[in-house]
Amino acid sequence: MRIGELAQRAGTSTRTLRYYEHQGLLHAGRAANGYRVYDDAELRVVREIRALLAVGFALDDIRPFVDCLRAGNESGDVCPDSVAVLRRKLAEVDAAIDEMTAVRDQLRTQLNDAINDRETPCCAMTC
Amino acid sequence: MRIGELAQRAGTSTRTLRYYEHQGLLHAGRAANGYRVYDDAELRVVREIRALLAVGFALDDIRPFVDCLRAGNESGDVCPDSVAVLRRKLAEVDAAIDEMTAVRDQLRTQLNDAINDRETPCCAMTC
DNA sequence: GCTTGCCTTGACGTCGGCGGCAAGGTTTAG
DNA sequence: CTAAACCTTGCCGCCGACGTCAAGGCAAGC
Repeated sequence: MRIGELAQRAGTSTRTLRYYEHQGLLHAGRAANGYRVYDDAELRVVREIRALLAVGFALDDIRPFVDCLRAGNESGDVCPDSVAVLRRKLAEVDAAIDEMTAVRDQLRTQLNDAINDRETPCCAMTC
Repeated sequence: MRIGELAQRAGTSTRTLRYYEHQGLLHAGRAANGYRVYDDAELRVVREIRALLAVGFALDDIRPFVDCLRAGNESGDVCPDSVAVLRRKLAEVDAAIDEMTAVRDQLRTQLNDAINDRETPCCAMTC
């Protein structure tokens, strides 16, 4: 499998795959003419990367998952390093949700106050 | 008031103030020697900007609030454009919270599955 | 041979809110 | 006179996951 086919099957671009390789996440052999050659296992790797990216992981955080897959596990999640990253990310997301919730409450207050403050002088002048 | 003093009173840097001016948010007069000169009202403007940035607004979104303050209002929130931005931002934050919550739930599931899957073969082999 | 479509490396652009440095001019205190 | 502490403009760096050329080499069909 060459890079174009892998990109298509993974639903991404060739540029992205070269980038992953540059980051050390994706492995490629080389044909005689210099073309990258991938075996089928790399498709799973790319899908793992894409799935974790979609959830909000950085490429650095994804490395343990890829290593875990390469070690022969069915899932990239089962290795200790992966679990550690999962835990850390979960804590981060929890914290982020708390922050966003506080922001949301403040925005609501601010919006209500703005509307009230606006109606008061408006009505005092027009009514 | 010159830029250093304004920066100090607003709790930020001179670099930041020049940036805000470059973005058209902050207004400065000029002394004979070319130094920027600010009147006291600009301090409120800077604080408004900082407060909104802290809540997650982009500088572009903050412009209406600053204009509103400059129009003589006590709060930058009361003008229609500001209210519109507040509403939009509130919707964005709500959506972001929903997304993050979904991510959190997936992470929890993934983490649980990982731990269960790991214990099974581990125990099968060692126990 | 010629076109078309694949592939290669390399390097710059993106977005936002600044930080930091260079290379000066100004003012004030000692 | 000089050091120190202000100020000026201008430009590069940063982070992250790529997009987007540029300039070329290889393969396959007509």
